[in-house]
Amino acid sequence: MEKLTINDIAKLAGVSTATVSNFLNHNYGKMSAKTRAHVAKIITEHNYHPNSVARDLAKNDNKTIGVSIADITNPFSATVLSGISAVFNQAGYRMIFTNADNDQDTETSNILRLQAQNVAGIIIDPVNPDNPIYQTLSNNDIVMFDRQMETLTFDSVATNNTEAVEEMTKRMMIAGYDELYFVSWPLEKVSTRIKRYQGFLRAIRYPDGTHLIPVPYPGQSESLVTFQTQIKRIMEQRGNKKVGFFTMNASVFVQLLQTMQHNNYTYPTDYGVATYEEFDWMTVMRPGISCIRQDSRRIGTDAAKLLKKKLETKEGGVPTTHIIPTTLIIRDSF
Amino acid sequence: MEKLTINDIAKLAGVSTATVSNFLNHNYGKMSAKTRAHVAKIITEHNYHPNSVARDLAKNDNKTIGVSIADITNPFSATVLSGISAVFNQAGYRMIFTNADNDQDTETSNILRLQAQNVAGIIIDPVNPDNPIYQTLSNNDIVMFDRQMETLTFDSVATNNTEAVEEMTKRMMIAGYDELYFVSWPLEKVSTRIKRYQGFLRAIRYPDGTHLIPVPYPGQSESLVTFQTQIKRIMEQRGNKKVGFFTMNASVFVQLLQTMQHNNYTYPTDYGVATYEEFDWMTVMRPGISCIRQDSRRIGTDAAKLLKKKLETKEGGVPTTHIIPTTLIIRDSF
DNA sequence: CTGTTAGCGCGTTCAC
DNA sequence: GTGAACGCGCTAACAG
Repeated sequence: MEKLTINDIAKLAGVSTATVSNFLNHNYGKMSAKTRAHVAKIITEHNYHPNSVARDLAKNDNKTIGVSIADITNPFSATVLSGISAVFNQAGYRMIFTNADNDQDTETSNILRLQAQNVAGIIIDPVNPDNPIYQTLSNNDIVMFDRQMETLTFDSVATNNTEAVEEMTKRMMIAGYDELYFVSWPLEKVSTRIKRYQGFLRAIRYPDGTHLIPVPYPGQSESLVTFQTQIKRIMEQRGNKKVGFFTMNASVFVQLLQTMQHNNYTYPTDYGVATYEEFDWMTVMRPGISCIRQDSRRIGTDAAKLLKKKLETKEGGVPTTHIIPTTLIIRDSF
Repeated sequence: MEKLTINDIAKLAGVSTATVSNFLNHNYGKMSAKTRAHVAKIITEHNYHPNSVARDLAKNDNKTIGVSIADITNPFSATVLSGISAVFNQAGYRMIFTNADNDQDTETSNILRLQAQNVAGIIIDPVNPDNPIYQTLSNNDIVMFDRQMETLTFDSVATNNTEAVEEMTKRMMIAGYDELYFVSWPLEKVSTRIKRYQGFLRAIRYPDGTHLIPVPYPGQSESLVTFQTQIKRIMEQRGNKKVGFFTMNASVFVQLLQTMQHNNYTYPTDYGVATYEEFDWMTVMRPGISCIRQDSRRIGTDAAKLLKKKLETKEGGVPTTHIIPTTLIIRDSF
């Protein structure tokens, strides 16, 4: 791109690089009004912008942060990213972006690369909180969001998963449902899923596992069949009971609805449904979808502010979880 | 983060930094098999990774590219980004990410910052192709996608907008619609919108503007009313005519449906509809939505490969547009 | 008020 | 196999 350096400008202006540097750093006391104006003119004329990487170098500073996203294709993550990016741009940090495509090995190599690129800190949207790479990291320069590790090792930003689901489940119970199911991607050790499931169990005390329906990730068609037959059986055997489903995110919600439609069941007549996450398109589904709205953008801004603060104060401290509240949106799907 | 440098490794291994460097660069001819093995051991033992920024510095190379996204919240852009990121990671480039939140001034400052950060090249998803900042850029190190400038100044990657819409519009005509409308965010000078609109006009020769319905961007509620009354009037005055709508993207589609539902009109009975873009959730809308599917990921990978090639051959050449084909998905919405 | 110059951090490279 | 100069673009202490 642009090749102009502080040296070129100094020559063009007929002054020393020191003067140019002083000008750039607003040390106007060190030059005459005349040279000041002249340097200003040359700089704007040639559209010169100092190289910020070199500046970091000279100042022995580091304004680069890394971001590792599990899957940028997920609209939730994209919105979080917009929040992160807003905060860091504002603060004059540059942001190196990596995406793991939901693959743990890719994530590992992304994080290694971020380290090799000498970033000051990393924000992580973990693919799998068990990834051993995390054990090599320190809470001094890491913030996670959405999913956390089982034992809290890093500061994290997340929504009030348990409480929100508990509340929504209670609403469904009040609405007269006899049998409720929690539909989710495999819980594995993903805290987000586990916490949402715990909220479900808190509201309605089923034995663990009896009312948990796993859905495979997109693309794994074998186990999809298992899911579909499970749903079909529940519906066929429901008799006079009112059955309802809570889906742990929008993608799972779409999966459930596809299966239901395939078997010609419609909500809220044949079954009730509610979901975590809200998106635009839910407003045009009829009947309206009851859902849990989360402020994804704020998850991003909060995570970014948190990391920025840690880096500036150089204090990691005890890892804590920062909770962003959610809103229950009740429509007509149960 | 990690503090190990080539110096530390050299000391730990009891060799010179030169030897370590040679090892890292696979110049094994310059050391004995014994030291080679020993250095290898030390490096893996301490999990050392050379600082890639310093390496670029020393080699006077530059493996940093910048990305300027108009609005990462748009699922289309996010998918494109995943493609870009896959290609560049693979190739050992790091990627500085910026997001303009659909604001031209933010975009301008983002691009300026990318330049100041001394990136080798930039991929741009333009907010407004008229942004004067573009005039300061050269085709040698820029690739755009989705939207292009009026006069082609940079290599661009886009879908076959005109042909796809033309084809879909024809299908609607064949289905017996008497009156068709093209619903779109304001055309302004955004090529994507203009080209889609041209495809519409090619299929059905209305005088320019008579069947073009602008929708405001999300958040601009004043002009939303204008849109809503316009739709209402068309529906009320349609008499026995079959009217149909083509929406230029998914967001506009949702807007249209909201308005229709508000007035108790349902497709395909009261009106027909089709849209550019396909998303997951369209598969659960009933009746099914006819739409134009584009391979967003590939737009990203192609744009990235293109830029990479330009940078490596140092040849900009004549700006051309690279077209990615689309697929028509016909369901039951018209 | 302005210029000179030694770093900054970390790898590369070449003469020995 | 090594030592040490060198490079990037900028900053800042100091000399003049």
